[in-house]
Amino acid sequence: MTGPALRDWRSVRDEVLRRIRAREWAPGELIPNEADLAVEFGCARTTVNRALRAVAERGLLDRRRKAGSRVAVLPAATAKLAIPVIRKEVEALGRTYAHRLMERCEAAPPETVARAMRVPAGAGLLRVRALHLADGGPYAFEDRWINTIAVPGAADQSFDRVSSNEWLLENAPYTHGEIAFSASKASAGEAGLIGCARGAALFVLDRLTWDGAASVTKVRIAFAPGHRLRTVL
Amino acid sequence: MTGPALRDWRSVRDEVLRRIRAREWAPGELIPNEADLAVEFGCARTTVNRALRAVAERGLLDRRRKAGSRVAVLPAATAKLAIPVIRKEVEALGRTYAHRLMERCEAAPPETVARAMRVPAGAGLLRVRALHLADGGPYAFEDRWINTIAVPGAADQSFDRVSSNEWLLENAPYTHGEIAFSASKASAGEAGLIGCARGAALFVLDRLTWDGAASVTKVRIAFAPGHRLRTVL
DNA sequence: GAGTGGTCTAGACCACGGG
DNA sequence: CCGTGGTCTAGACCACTCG
Repeated sequence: MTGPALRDWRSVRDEVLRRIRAREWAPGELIPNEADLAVEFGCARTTVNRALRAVAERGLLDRRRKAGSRVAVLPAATAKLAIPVIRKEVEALGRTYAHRLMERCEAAPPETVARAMRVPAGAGLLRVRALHLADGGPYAFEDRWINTIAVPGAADQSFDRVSSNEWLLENAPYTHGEIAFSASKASAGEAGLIGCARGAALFVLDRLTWDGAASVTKVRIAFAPGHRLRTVL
Repeated sequence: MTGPALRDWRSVRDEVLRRIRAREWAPGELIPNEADLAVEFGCARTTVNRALRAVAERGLLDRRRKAGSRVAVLPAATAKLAIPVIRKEVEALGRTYAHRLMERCEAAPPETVARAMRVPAGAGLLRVRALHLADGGPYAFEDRWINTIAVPGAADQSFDRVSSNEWLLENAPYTHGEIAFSASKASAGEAGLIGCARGAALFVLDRLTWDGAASVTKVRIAFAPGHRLRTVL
């Protein structure tokens, strides 16, 4: 039963994954503890720990001190998303990027935006609306609010040459944030800008970022029809 | 300059994150190597390694042997998505789950599906279409193809009591897969099933999973209008 | 209380890849 | 070549939490 010693943590991980898939360790079942596995595999417990941690990160194992490690039942599929700056995204497709600033003004945000960003209702925020282009055609439309208190430098930026999307990433660090994806019908305005039919189904990304307790920026990016966000499992 | 010794890898990680955000280590710049940082922080190199690995996983550091670790320029935002079984997703919202099987038949898939799943053009696949309900109302519509060669047990399942979504996760292990998200207009049929207007913007998930070289299942899940996929940064 | 995972350490060897 | 990150080891202590 004990095969040749597994040399590295990836081998151990793969063997663990194999046992889970093969039902040698069934869903909901407790697996041997790290120390025992280390003996069986002929490696240090540290190595087993690293392997099991990796499997747990994929959601296939539930680990708890004292309780041990259990094979997950109905594990959620996990995928790691990487959301680059739009310019990079377009260039990665082998297309030429450009962007066009549509609007840049100081304004009081609607109440929903003020509440989400936790700024006073009458606060003056910077609003930027811009179109991102790929090979000269519309790629995505960005509608953004910037908290100029948290990002004072933004007030001096025209966002003409460098998009707000890119400028903020370089100049407005954030500690955490939230992202939501959804589908939305193109409004008349969006249809005109993006160059699609009114009512077309648009893939939309909403992002709100924070620097500690202060909101940095809130943006809605509507992609041209046909856009897909891909990832691997 | 050297503060109190940092005890654990999280402290080291946080200090590294702080220096990057504070521009003490500027984008594109080489940071000190692990051994030097270990001396500075007063901990073992292993601990520094663990911390830097975590930062690199967030995309904020590019690490290469011999070349060292560089602060990333324009780091892509990274988010970890967890996509549970639909029943769990609904129940997590505090709603009551149910599902209704609409169709279950053996059929030859369209050429695009056969090609994507890498099965012969005339192969008989199992097609399942089902509606997922939350509190009795439409939640999502699932249109699925199952490779009965890779998942022989599926032929005996009615998918009546347990949805194919859930049955496959329990009984058809996969090694890897692909997911894509997009937006799509509701067709007449989808509108009728989901109970929305024809042409409504639907959030769509497409997933294709593999067990080694054999495709397992290909599914398109169209969510009722208003659905949002959320995650944190 | 006691078993289990979480982590730290010091030292070592190795693989990669830049110069 | 040789510096850097990647990893393994053996041993140790700790934190959590179940019974």
